[in-house]
Amino acid sequence: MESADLRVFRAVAREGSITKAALRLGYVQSNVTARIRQLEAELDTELFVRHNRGVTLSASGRTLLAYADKIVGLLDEATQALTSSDEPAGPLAIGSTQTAAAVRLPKLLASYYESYPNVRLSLSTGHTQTLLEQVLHYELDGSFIGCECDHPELRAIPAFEEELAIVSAASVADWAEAVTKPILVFAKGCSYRDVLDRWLSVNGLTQSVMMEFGMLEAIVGGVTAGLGISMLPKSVVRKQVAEGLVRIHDVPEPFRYMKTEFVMRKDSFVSSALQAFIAMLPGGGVQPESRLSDVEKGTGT
DNA sequence: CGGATAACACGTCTGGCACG
DNA sequence: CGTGCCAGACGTGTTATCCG
Repeated sequence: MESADLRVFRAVAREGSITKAALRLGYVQSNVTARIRQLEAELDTELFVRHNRGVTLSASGRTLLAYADKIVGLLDEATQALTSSDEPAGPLAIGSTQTAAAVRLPKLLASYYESYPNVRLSLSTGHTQTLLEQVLHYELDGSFIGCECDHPELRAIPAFEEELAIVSAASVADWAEAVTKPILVFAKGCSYRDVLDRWLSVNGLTQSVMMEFGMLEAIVGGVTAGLGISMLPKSVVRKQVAEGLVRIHDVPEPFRYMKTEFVMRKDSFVSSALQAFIAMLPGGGVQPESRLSDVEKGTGT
């Protein structure tokens, strides 16, 4: 079993299709088929269940995927550790919630890119749960998430604090009127939605009409058009408030403030690019218990 | 449409051998 | 003993085609 085989296997598992995985990897379908067949023969087990619309992981495949993620992640980390220099360079994959990406990150990323032009920075957005999974699977070097993280394998560094508010169309007088409207939310797994769910539950508003949206812009647009209300950071709708398009209604503690944290794997090598990124976080990414040890900085044993 | 298979091309690895 | 050359084996990739 070679690491290249595991990379091919992971791609097929993620895509759910040999053809799509081949396209993504830059191989032809037959080659990927052969690699998977070879892996299956070597392990004497079927890793995928074949059907006429692609493939799905078998139980054995799911077991192997967990190991493949770790093995490939460690190999990439080892490569990075050996090639990393003091001058930040190379790839840096960052994840973020849509709200942080829209409001907080543009300046930070621009400033980072200006300081370290040799770093190939990539930003992908998603919901907190998805982002956590991607960090755990070594797909992201780190990610901004909209909740306090206590996962044993992750280190969390406080990044920003957002003041949340109920956002409605400008014509809505107060929050009592606001909560009679449909509620526009992200899909489950979004931290803002979790706060909103708890807030609604505390206020006995469990029967509210929920409309799920995939994009922040769609929610803000829907609120502006009077379709419904939502719970969002004030910073996200600052412009719309100034233009008189929406009205914000304060929410009480403990729902009012939400921390955005930057999370990364505890056991991962911290490249110079990532180290520089952390240093650029508000407060320099340093908190009493989050200083990086020598080991984590890759300078220890 | 997506996966499997056969046939083939090409590059790399490996073992054997000769030579300095 | 180290080095260079060569032939065959092997691995990795392709195209073409078939099958469900």
